[in-house]
Parts: sequence; C-alpha cells; structure tokens
Amino acid sequence: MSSRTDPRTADMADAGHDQATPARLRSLPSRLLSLTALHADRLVSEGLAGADARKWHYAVLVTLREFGPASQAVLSRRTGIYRSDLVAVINELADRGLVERAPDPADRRRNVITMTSQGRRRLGRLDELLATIQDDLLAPLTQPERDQLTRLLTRLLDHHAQAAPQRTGDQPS
Amino acid sequence: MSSRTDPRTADMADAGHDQATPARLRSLPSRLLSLTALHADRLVSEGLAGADARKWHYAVLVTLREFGPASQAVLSRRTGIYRSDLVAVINELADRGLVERAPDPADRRRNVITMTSQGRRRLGRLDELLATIQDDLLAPLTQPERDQLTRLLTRLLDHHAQAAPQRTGDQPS
DNA sequence: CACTAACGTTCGTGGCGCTAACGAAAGTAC
DNA sequence: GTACTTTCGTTAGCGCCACGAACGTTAGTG
Repeated sequence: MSSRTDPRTADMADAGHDQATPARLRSLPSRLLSLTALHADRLVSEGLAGADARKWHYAVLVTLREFGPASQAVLSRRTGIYRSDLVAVINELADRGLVERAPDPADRRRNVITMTSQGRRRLGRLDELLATIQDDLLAPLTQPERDQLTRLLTRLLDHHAQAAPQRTGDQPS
Repeated sequence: MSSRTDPRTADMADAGHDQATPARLRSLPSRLLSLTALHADRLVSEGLAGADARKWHYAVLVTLREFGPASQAVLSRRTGIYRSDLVAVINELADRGLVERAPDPADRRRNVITMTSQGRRRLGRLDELLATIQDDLLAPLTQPERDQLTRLLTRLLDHHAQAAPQRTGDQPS
C-alpha cells in the first residue's frame, strides 16, 4: 500500500487513495448524483461510440419506434433534445441511413422523420448494447436495489418537473 | 393525448402538455441519473450563485476546514478538482479574502493555501445554504429514503472507482 | 390583410471534465 | 556535482453539453 509508498514509480496509478475526500463532501447527495451521473454518461458514451452511435441517436430511434414518424419539433419535446441540437442528430442518423428526413406535404414548415428498416435493425442492436451498459453501471446492486434506485430517481425527477417550465421555445428534459 | 389518429394535423398545439417520453427512455437508469444530476447541479449552482459562490468554492473550503492548510496539488486530489481548474478557484477565493495563498518556504514549488477567519465564517453560511438545497432537492423523499439513495449512489461510485484510474498527472473524482 | 405562432436552422455562450505543455523547483542516481 | 526524473503551479486549448437569440419560412387566426 501507499503507507510505505514508493513514489518513484511515477505512474502514480499505483495504490488507491492519494488523499482522502472530506466526509462532508463524500455524503453530499447532489455531489453523489453528479459523480455517479458522470460515470454513467461516460459508460454510455464509450459503449455507444463503439457502435458509431451517441445517446441522442438512441433517444431519437427509440422515440420513433414507440410513436412512429414525427416532426423534429415533436421529437425534440419527446426526447428532451433541444431543437437546435436535434438538427445535427438527425443529420447524423440520416447520413447513416437510419432515418429519412422528408418535408411534410401537409405542413411545409415541418420535416417528417421516419425510421428506415436499417434503423430498426440498428436500434435492436443498440437496445442490447444499452442493456449491457446499464447492467455494467448497476453491477454492484441487486435487482430489488436497482428498482429501488430507479423509483427514487423517478420520484425526484417528477417532483422537480413541475416548477422550471418557463421557456422560450424549446423544451427541456 | 394523441388519441387523434391523425398525427399530421398539428396535434401538439392543442393540449397544454407537450408530448410524452418513451417508456424505454424514461426508465433508463443512466438517463435518470443524468437528468436528476442536471437538476441537482442547477439547484446547487443557482443557490450558491446567490451567495457569490460556486460549488468548487465550497469543496475547497470544506477540505481546508477538515484537513487544514494544504498545497494546491493536495487540494486537487482531495476535492477532485483538476489542478488546472483549481488555479482559478483559488484566485476567486483569495479575491474574496476567504483563503490565503502563500509560497511554501519548505518547498518552493508549492503554495500553501490557508483559510482565513472570514473564510470560516463564510463556510458556515454555505453549510447552511447547502443543507437547505439538499433538502429542496430531496424534498419528495422521506429520511430513510434519502439515506437509502445515498447508500446506493455511494456503492455505485465506490464500485466504479476501481477501474478507470489510468491518469496522466491529475486526479479525477 | 395584418398579426401571431410554430418550425427548422445557424450561430453563439458558458460551464465542465480533461489533456498538453512548460518553467521552476525538488528528489534521486551515479 | 551533474544528469535524469518527478512534482508543482500555471496557461492554453479541446470537446461535449445544455441553452438562448435570431431569422426566414410557413400556418393558423381575427
């Protein structure tokens, strides 16, 4: 251990703890949330990157499967991705042939986004990938504990969903 | 809801609520974590901003109180703030007279960061502020539930603390 | 017809986690 | 003592993300 540390092995990756974090910080719920979310995001991003995808891609594809073709504005509201950011996401998905962007003849302001059969296949694989990632993320927890965590987080989220919504034209999470 | 079987006619303008998020997304643990963390971070940032502080400030002050004066490198490891970012944080704290930065006579590479009495007083107020923020964040949960959440997150964090650390010179969370 | 609102798009901002590099000052090593 | 290596503080920069402003276009509404 580092009690008798050998500092010469420069790659300090050695023993675990260089220094301790104050208890006050370690038990701060907001901090715990942020750090855990960071790890989660990293796991997801890295996992999906291996499949040439990003989490936004998955969100959009899932939404298309569950609700069918939709305009970008609708997709934005359903996924929580801002309209401005969604443009690039749709571009990427279209470039990969996973969705098609076509002008809506009934309302020429809109684009109708439709999932292709290739997109459906890809989504299937992403489903599995995502599942294993979640499993990896929640590895140390039993199934009841995972459910409990999900319930707790959902309640927090629902509770805080009320207030905020004074927006200008976009929709948050 | 969109019981209207005619999705093309701008059905979203009608009802107050916008659109539903797919179940698959709503129950994704990684997503729940990210969104909850987003809300938490926002609460913390806004709350602290009202007191002319940022979360980094709090982290550093707490660490100084718990372990006493330390070099920036040590503070970096204990708080998880990168050395490069810590520079600005210490500047801000010093500008406000909450800490003092003095060269270490024993090792002239280091700066010794010391909390001032004013810093101690400020930290007291931030403690209270942070407490109310946590309370706000966890409002919908009972005390046992809050404890449970904290435990679950801590376990996730501890578990994922093993792997990652292939660092170059800095220390993450 | 004028007014308003929604849509897709572009550009920009600020914060955050993280890396790279560099001079200065130790800590070894021979 | 000279040479190599490591640590320290600092600066600059990247990439991602949540978010907002503005604009031209198109639809609805009075």
